[in-house]
Amino acid sequence: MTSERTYHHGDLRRALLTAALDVVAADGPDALSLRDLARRAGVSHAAPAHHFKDRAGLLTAVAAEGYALFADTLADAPDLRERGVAYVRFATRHPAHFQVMFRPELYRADDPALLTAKARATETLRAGISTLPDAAHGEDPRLTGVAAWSLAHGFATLLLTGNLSDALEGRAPEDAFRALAGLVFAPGAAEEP
Amino acid sequence: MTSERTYHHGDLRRALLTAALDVVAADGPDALSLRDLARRAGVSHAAPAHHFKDRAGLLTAVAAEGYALFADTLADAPDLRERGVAYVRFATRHPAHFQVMFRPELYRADDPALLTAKARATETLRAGISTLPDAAHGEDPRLTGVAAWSLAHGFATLLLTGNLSDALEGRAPEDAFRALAGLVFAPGAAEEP
DNA sequence: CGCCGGATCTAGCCATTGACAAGATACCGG
DNA sequence: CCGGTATCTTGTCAATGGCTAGATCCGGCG
Repeated sequence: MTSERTYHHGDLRRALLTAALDVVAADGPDALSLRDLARRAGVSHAAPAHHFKDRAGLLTAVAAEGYALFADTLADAPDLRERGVAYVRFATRHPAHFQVMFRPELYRADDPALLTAKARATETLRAGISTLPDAAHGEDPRLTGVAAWSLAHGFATLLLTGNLSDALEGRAPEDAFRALAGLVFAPGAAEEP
Repeated sequence: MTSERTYHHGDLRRALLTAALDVVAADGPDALSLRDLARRAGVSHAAPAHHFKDRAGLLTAVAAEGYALFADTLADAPDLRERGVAYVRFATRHPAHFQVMFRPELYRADDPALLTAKARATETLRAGISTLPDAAHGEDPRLTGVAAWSLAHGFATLLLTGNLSDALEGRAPEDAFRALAGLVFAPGAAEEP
């Protein structure tokens, strides 16, 4: 057991982060209260400050962890389409990370650790474009990148905000996105039997 | 002048809404404080409660107004592509409305007025799909709709979170999206001279 | 004209929160 | 064994949302 009841918690930082992820996944980042996290961890209301300085500090840590996880996840996908599917899957499996990552006003976007993780994720995303057959590149590959990113991000966002629940009709989001991506990026060619 | 300094404000409701839009556009919905709005309007800290009940009530009004405006804007666009452009334009011109609309945890999503406005917007969006040439419909037109929606929504969202600033290189967002949409939905055919 | 009821706004209060400061306690290296 | 530092606690303050009770204004009706 990691928390017996000593003066020192053992791994308060991790405990607070985990509790924060729970809260955010359940009720969104706005519902997150440092004092509530402290209560959950069984420490005093000022204990979190020592590890994260303030609310923004905690959320910076969440975002940084999210970007790192994100980069790992994306790197595992073979081609652009599966990378999009991984994007959507990440959003559904790690909704707390995802939500915080894309609300920069919540954290310190200039944090070094966060910037490194984010750069890695961005690079992975960019690399995915090159897996497209040359014909599918527009004149401007950068624009193609933005298109792919927008498609995946929009789908994930709409999904998390509950705007797709009726359109999907119980279908697994990832499968729906796979079909949708094929529809858009490889018209009439990439449908699997 | 609409506010001379009487006991009754004249149009406090509108004044509060307008002030709220300013704050949200500048610093996001989290920065919004009922007491601050009251101060801006020169009324007591409890005055807003009479018009909006509570914070969620005020944001419900913002979202409802947003969906109504949104439906009007989308209806003016001739085809699907321009409807997407209008989607992006709406996000840039009415960032406060847009942000609130797509954060349902901030307001009462079952509000009748809001539901009507939202239904109208959704219907307008759905109708846009039928302007596509038949060939572009996938087997499942509903999936095509989700694809179009995701593309526009993702682009708008990434834009507002500052994630596209470098990829666009000073280009006007609407133009960038127009090019991008042509690239995706009418491959090689719809490029304008 | 007078007055009454409802709409609008004010004043006061309480619990909760984030942030800060000062002090207590536990752990670690020498 | 001892001093220093990291970790945690206690106490405090201003700001906020939300509630209740009361003041003020407006319009209609006798």
